[in-house]
Amino acid sequence: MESTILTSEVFRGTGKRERILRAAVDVFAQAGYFGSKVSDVAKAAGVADGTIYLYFQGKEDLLLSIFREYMAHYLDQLEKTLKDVSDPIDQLREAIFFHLTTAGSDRALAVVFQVELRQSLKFMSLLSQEGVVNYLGMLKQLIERGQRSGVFRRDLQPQIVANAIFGILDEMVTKWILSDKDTDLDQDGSQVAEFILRGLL
Amino acid sequence: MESTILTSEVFRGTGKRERILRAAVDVFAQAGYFGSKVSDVAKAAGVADGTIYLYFQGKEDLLLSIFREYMAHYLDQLEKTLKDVSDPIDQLREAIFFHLTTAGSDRALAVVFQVELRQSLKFMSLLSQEGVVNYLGMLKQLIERGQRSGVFRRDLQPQIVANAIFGILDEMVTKWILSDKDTDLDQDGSQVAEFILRGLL
Amino acid sequence: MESTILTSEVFRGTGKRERILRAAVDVFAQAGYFGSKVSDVAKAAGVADGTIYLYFQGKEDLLLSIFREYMAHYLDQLEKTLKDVSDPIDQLREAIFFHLTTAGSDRALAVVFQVELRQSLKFMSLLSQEGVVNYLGMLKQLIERGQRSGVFRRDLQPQIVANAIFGILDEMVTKWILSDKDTDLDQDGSQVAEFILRGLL
Amino acid sequence: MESTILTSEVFRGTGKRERILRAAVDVFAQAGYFGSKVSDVAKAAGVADGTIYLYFQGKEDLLLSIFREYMAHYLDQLEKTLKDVSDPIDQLREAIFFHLTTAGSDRALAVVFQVELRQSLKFMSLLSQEGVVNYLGMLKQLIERGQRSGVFRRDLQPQIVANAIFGILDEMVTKWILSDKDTDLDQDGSQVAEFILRGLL
DNA sequence: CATGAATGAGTCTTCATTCAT
DNA sequence: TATGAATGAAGACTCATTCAT
Repeated sequence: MESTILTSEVFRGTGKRERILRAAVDVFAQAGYFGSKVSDVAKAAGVADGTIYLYFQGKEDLLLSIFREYMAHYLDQLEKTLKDVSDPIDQLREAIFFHLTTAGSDRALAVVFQVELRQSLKFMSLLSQEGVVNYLGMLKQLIERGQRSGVFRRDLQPQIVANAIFGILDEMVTKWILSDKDTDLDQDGSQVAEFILRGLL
Repeated sequence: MESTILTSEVFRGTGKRERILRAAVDVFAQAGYFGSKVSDVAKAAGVADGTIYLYFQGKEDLLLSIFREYMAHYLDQLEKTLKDVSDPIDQLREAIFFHLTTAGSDRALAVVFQVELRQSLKFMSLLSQEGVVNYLGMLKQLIERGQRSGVFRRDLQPQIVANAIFGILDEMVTKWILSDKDTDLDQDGSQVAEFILRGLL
Repeated sequence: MESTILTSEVFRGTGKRERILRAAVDVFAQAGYFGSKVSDVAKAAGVADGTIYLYFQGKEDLLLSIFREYMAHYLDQLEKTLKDVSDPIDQLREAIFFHLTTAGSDRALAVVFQVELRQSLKFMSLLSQEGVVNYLGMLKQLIERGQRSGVFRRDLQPQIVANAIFGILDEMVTKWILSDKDTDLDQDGSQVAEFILRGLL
Repeated sequence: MESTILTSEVFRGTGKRERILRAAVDVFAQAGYFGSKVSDVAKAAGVADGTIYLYFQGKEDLLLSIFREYMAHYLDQLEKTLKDVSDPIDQLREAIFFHLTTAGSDRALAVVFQVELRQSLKFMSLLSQEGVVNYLGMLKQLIERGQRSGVFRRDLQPQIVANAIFGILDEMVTKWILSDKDTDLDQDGSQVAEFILRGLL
């Protein structure tokens, strides 16, 4: 999810909005949401402080927008990726790798998603309702399809399994972020995929 | 992990320290760490603002102390619980239920652990190093023992599996916190335990 | 002093200047000078923000211009009105009613004159020197004429009486503005005229 | 209304509240309400910025408090003054002189009352309801008493006359404030008293 | 040990004004 | 003339922390 991936696709307009949003990702990842000043974001984006308020409601909206827009893009890409795969097992593998690869390709963005976006109950429930729910929904459907086709065992609730998978991946990304090492997120991926599939088969 | 569990065991001194810490848990859970004022905690604890600084370094130390002291107590209890069990499978089941039950028995504390303690990179890595590492270590050892005794499959790295389990449980608790419903955290627990064990056996 | 009264008479040019000025009256009356944004005035006038600066120096000039131009127009009209009357007593009555009627016919403008134009010492002295002085001068002359002709008592300084009359009328208008009721400003007028004339006869 | 008049009488507590309020009078009179920074008031009062918020809700409350507390004190003093006088004519004279003398003895305070307190409709109506109404009420009663006792003519509504008198005095004070000269407010007073009484007798 | 009045650094946001088009 | 996107200075207010009592 390099910043270059989202250009005219995700953002329209001057490109200034895009620049601000990307700057916010970098600044928030670096100093934390509460540790960042709006003027820091402005400086990083190369615009005046006031300009930010032409594109966003305020500091909070900046964080929210990061989530909404990058999440929408992520789900979009994931959907496309899964379309080309038919076997539920392969699909699950793809989804797992897509999650880890995406996170692994943009550390700053991952930091914002893993850490900064989880500031408060109010905030988290908002996100939980808005975006993650779609992601979990996709995973759930994937599992249901696998169960219907008899590839996955049927005695587990798809929702719970989807949550579990998300929890595993989420934790992995968090771990990776917190480790200074350049651990390869993908490598552990195959192990985890194995572990998850074992539980489902 | 009722607040009554930790009385003289965990805290020494006047009992005032204890009262402050518990008040901090409630206040932080209610309004969020950044949304809470030190004076709010003081008021909830029934002490003067300044008194808090006699027991803690400052606001941040308050949050850190919550983590450290409740975490230590948790690990203590978990260790005792696992001592009476010998079968790795049963041990894992116990550990899973202990995690969920503990969280489920003190919502405010769970909120602080799941949400408020994850404010910033700096903060999280601190925690990651200080406490979770021990928890993950226990899980890892549990799995290693199971692998050595041949009960668990040996082609998965214990560390990764431990992380995965933690991720699943963590996600479950977060989900539970975000849901207003009085869902039973334990119920899903057995499904998840099943799922996890399938992956390991 | 309907807004229609001042059209091409008072303002020249596109008519855009006029529209802006009238919009400023309405907006300032509604939200107060400091509570209004230049962009609000622009929106109300149906022009772009920048356009305002083609006709006025800035926000303050807008307020000042309202005063200057409406005041000039007011004095003009008053003069014409008094020309047709010869008896000082009738003249004073006319002046009183003209003051009250004018204010009563354009509430927004009255608000601006009674409230918004009295923002600061600097501002008020400016006005005091520029326009009110003329108004007071007219009243003073009116009184002097009355004294000279023996209709009014001569032991009162015309200037002070003029000020007093202005004070009474000003206070009445302010009261009227502050009352939500649709009190008739004119009705009290005759009582006040009576009171004033008694003081002078 | 020297600042020394109101010490322990009007303000209780540390005296810090009093200092802040007096500083606010001076600062607002000097630079205008909108032209003054809260920190200016703090500096003038010799306290930290934050201290102001221990005694007042905010900047606006500062202005409101000036009005409320000085007004209450004024009415108090006026009442005492009038108690010793029985003749309505003398009472009115006393009231007039009290008004002018009080204003004349504290220019800064007068500026705040005449200029700064009349910032907006919202503000003025608040004042109108809260304090001036009492003042006008006192004047009205004074006039009613005079009418009942047959000293004042009865064909004028006391309320309107009270307003008129207030208007005259208010205008005089404003004029005085706007003139840099050291005009004697009292001197014009006798003329005005004469004018007013003529209207009433 | 305890208090709580006092401090003052820190920041989001607004909005009058400009100027390239 | 007209536009409106962009600017950036300015300030009220909060709140963690201190310290005299």
